[in-house]
Amino acid sequence: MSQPRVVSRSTLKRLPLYLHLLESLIDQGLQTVSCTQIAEKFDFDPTQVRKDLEATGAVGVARVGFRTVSLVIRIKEFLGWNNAHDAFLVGAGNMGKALLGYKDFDKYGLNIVAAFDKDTRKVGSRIFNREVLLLAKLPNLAKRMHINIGIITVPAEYAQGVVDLMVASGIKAIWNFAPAPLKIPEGIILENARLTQSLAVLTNNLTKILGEDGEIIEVEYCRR
Amino acid sequence: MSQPRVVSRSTLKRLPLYLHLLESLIDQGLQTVSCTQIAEKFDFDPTQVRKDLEATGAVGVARVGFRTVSLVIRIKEFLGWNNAHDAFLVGAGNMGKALLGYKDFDKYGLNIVAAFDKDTRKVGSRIFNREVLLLAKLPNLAKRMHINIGIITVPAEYAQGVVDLMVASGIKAIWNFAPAPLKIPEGIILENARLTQSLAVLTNNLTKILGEDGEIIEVEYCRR
DNA sequence: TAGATTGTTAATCGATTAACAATC
DNA sequence: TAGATTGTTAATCGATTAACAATC
Repeated sequence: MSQPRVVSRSTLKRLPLYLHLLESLIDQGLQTVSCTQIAEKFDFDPTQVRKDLEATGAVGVARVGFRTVSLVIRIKEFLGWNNAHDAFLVGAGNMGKALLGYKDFDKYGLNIVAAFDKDTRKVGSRIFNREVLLLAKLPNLAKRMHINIGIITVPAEYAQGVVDLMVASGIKAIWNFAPAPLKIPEGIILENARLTQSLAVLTNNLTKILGEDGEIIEVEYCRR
Repeated sequence: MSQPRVVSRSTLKRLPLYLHLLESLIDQGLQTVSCTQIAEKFDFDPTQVRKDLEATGAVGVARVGFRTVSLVIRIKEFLGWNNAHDAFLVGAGNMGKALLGYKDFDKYGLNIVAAFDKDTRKVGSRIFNREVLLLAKLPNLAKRMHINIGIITVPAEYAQGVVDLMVASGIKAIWNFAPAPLKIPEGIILENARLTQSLAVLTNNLTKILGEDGEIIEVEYCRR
């Protein structure tokens, strides 16, 4: 495996977009693609696409572009999506269920192998073919199965406790869906999937085009 | 209402964090807070917090700080969270259910009033006390109820069709959870809540600290 | 060869951070 | 008054964009 380079968060977030596009291009039978073509699809600057691809270590051919198939492989390897990481999910509520039911995570390097909850009424049931286990059993299982990824879908007030338990259980990367600021020790990776942030951008932009009474006062604004 | 200023996406995404903190400070009975105190909680630069608050139009008092209660009101107003926008959700699958079941959206300026699906088996049922209606009924209802926000939780291949339907129905802002690149006309606001982007950052960071065999090779890295 | 595209270096732009005056 | 904090202007940093040489 080639040495992973340090890459900006912005670049990392664009790579999945390219990946989706490339996979549909492959389905269409296209063998090569240029940065310009990719850029057009997303309204990005072609140089930005080139830099992003360069960051993954992908190499193109002048006048031809990048081979779609090897580019997909390269990006997946760079993102750690080539072989799936096993993960534990804590919090078998609505969001937990939604994630457990999401079929495509294996494509994205994620394999949720079990769910945990402290509610004994939920324990023992199965959600989308994954067992719901008592939260207290997480530490032993995580260590024995060498689980590196933990997903948090509990209410905000319990999130820090779950983080501490996960860290003590050897989990190295935490994907947090709870709207709570979490403290983690050095060396642990925390990624917040905060819906409220995305919603804030949406509603703020909406208020800009709405008048006080909810009527449209201006429709110049366009977000892409 | 004061004139909303143009503000960076980064600032907009930090505001909900401040809001959560402020609400817990208010619960604790604190009447004022300084930018430095807020910054410490999130490990941000105090000047950044000050600029963020300034962008909302909030005014502080030298040597004292900002009044917690009025700051919350100011931020909410700026984000458009002071009175909730009615929204329609399309796609009564797992993610749709999870969003319908999320109790706190009214705090975040969002009120999902109905769900739509093209699957007639789902139509007529109720999910978290909201009716599931036939997708074909969306245009008329959206116009009649002056719905401005649409939420998309359908599979990727149907997302563009739903966007087009929403736009034709007078919906101005779209919150998209489908992993598909969507085309929208000028003047329509599109906000993508893409889980895969967040996941990409997580797994890439994880591969950096994992060796090829999945063993930890380095634990220097820390993301906050 | 000609020209499209890659790869790379330089310029621009915007966000973050630093410095400092004004204020209560 | 003294000093912490706001508000504002300047400097820095990093990402994006532009320019251009190398390549097939």
